Amino acid sequence: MPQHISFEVLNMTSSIQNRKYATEITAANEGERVSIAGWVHEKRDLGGVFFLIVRDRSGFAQVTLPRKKTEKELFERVKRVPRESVVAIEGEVKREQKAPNGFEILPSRVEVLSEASQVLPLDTTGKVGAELDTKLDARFMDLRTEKTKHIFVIRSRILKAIRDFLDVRGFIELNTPKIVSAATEGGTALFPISYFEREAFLNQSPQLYKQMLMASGFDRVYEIAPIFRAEEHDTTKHLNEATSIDVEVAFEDHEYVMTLLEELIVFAYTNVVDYPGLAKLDLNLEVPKVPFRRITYDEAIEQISGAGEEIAWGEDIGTSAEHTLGKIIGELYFITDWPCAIKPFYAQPAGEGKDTCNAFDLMHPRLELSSGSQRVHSYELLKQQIESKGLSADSFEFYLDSFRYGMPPHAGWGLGAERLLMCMLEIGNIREVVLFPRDRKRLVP
RNA sequence: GCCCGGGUGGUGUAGCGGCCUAUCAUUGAGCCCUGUCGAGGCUCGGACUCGGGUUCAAAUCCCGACCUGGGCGCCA
Repeated sequence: MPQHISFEVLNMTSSIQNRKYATEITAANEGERVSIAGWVHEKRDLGGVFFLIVRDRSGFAQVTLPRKKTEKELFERVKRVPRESVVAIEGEVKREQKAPNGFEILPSRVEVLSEASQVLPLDTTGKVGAELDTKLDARFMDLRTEKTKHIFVIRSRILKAIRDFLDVRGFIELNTPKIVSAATEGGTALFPISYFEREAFLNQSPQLYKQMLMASGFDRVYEIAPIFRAEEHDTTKHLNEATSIDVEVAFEDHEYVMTLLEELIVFAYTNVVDYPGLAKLDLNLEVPKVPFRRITYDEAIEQISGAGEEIAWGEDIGTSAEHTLGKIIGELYFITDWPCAIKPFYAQPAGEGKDTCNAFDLMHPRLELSSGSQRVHSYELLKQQIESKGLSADSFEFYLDSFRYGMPPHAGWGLGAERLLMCMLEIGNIREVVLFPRDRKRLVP
């Protein structure tokens, strides 16, 4: 128990602030005086020599204390630092073939910035596994493990790649409201919230808003933001809070946005394959080639039926049919020309005498990654389609209004960020790729 | 919501009516050891989700609750 609370932490020495990351140090720094700071990953006491493996964001550094050459007090103190405590080390770099990275640090000063309680909620070295539930309960510590850390670095790389990709193509990133007034299109359940004296909802999709922006003159927009769905499904691919990557483009059709989407996916993969940490994830990542295969809904039904699974024209493709088809195709593909009946009201019908629309889904063999379409831009048709789906045009007035004063033709899609990440990294459960996932049961942490 | 699994020390597991005073690994406490790299050797500590039932006897079988993994449904 501490006798008093000190302000030590505010007086961090400049050596800590000027510290190096573990991987910035090499044997070439021999003789230099360096500072590092991080977590006590492992301790190895061999009697006459003591090794402290310090982990930071970049990797590991070995701190070596030979008993006879180390001041007794320092030696004893270091020996007693609990694993996962935060320490700052100052010392001299020594070239050493027997050390993990060809060098070690002979410390002159060891500062314990924060002592870790024992026993730890999970093992950070990877010797003993932990179940997903255990990992999520102690996520802050799970993030100290190599595999989990890399998942989130890769997630960041993917999102940056996507922003870069869209930015150079003239897109503007905008943000639409997450608190909305009314249940939008029926279907998906919404989370009701209390909004002053009224009831409001968390938005399930930026769809209506990004379309309204097409009437603004911003003809190429995107948004990367959370969406909320109150579905009670409990699966490995659903979340109640997810990240949606939404794109909408004016003066273009579904074909254009499909090409944009496949090129964007390839660009994201390209920015992940050269990430060094990928090696820790034990998978063989290959960049897909464009164009992705395109099959029509009709062909999809045929293939699924051919594989012995009964599915009638006009039915949605269920989970098992999706898997059957995924196995047959075996790579990323589009399903195009969907029946109007199973696509939302804003999907543009293909034309006279056809009961299909200009909508598509981007599929990974495991699951759906994205869906999009050319949108209806005619006020009259849109209103008619809303009503024919059994919805009330009145509750869509704010949306429909934007179609009355000059709405260009447009198209777009929404892509699930977590689904892309889990498929790319071959991770079984979508919760693994979310820091603090929200599902039917989990609201904490 | 339906259908299958599973809940055993901090973590990951074995055991599936009596051989259980419950296995193994790892973690923790401690001792030995001058070069570890999943270090090694020894000692100690630590668990059968909860409630009810069957039985001479329950971690083990049955019922219920809770938690949990998966398949499906549902899901713009």
